[in-house]
Amino acid sequence: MKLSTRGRYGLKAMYQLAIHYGEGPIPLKNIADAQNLSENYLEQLFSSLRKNGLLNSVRGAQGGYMLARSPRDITVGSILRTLEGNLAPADCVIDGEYDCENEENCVTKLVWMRIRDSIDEVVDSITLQDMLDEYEYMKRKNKI
Amino acid sequence: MKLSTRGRYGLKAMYQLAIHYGEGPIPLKNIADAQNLSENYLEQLFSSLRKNGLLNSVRGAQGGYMLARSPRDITVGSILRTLEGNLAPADCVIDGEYDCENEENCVTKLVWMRIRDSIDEVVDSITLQDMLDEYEYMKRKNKI
DNA sequence: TGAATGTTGACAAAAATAGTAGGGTATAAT
DNA sequence: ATTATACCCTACTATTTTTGTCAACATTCA
Repeated sequence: MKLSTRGRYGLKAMYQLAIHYGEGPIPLKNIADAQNLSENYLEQLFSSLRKNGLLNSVRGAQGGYMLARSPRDITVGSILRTLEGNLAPADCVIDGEYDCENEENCVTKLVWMRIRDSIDEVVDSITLQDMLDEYEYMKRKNKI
Repeated sequence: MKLSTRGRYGLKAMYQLAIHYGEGPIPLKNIADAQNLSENYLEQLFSSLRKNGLLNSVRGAQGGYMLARSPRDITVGSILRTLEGNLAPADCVIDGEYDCENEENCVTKLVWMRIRDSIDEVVDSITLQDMLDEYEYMKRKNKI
């Protein structure tokens, strides 16, 4: 039930981009260095995020990546699903993914559905802006 | 974020035992056959569950496994954690498991904590008895 | 032009998962 | 006592997933 590094690195990277939202394109290298990640690996993650419409890219010198829209309009759920696939704990509760015979009478399926729904509710309710706000709040609390 | 077969098979098997709770020991073979699983593999899962106090076993002819206590007192969470380990989405939110520097200022950690808590709340609130009840409910609903 | 950057697809090492295999031990029925 | 039944334990292995690496290419800016 762990997230893979794709989701974990990816969310951190997107958060970094949120910090610099509005400052124009940020080179991949900056993000990779800040988090001590392989540039090549992060590139794969960003490629997925771009294809899913969460990032924009600018090629060439002074190019880089930036959020495709406001941090307020990007949820943690959209990021994690892009990188990890559906967050359901079992394939049988992903719509159209898989059909088990005996579906009618499967009680464990109800359990997986409830887990799935609770995860979805959490991740879809948190935006990058919320994370920025939480950081400000933590900073103030720790300083005092 | 998928559960492995350990958790999925294991919960189904425990549910089977819950159905037959009070009928004395049920042979592993019965459960394995009913779910079309390898006897040897299921044995590994049952071994973990027994060591964690969720199952009792009776050796010898007419022996088998049975729930260590009432279905009402066995949660889905205790089963899944036994078989899958902690259900947290990242190691940094498992108590005493892992320390990242920068913990103070890590905002993504807050996200992982909220996911963890919501999963825990769901799985710890469902017992095997709840599953039995849900099945009865489904059966009535589908028949009418 | 040349240096900085993103784009793409193929490849590969490492780790985790999902079992298999088989011998050993305890118990109960006969 | 013997035998069948069934749990117990350890080691092994094939497969899949994860976690990257690498190389060649395209685009832009100075």
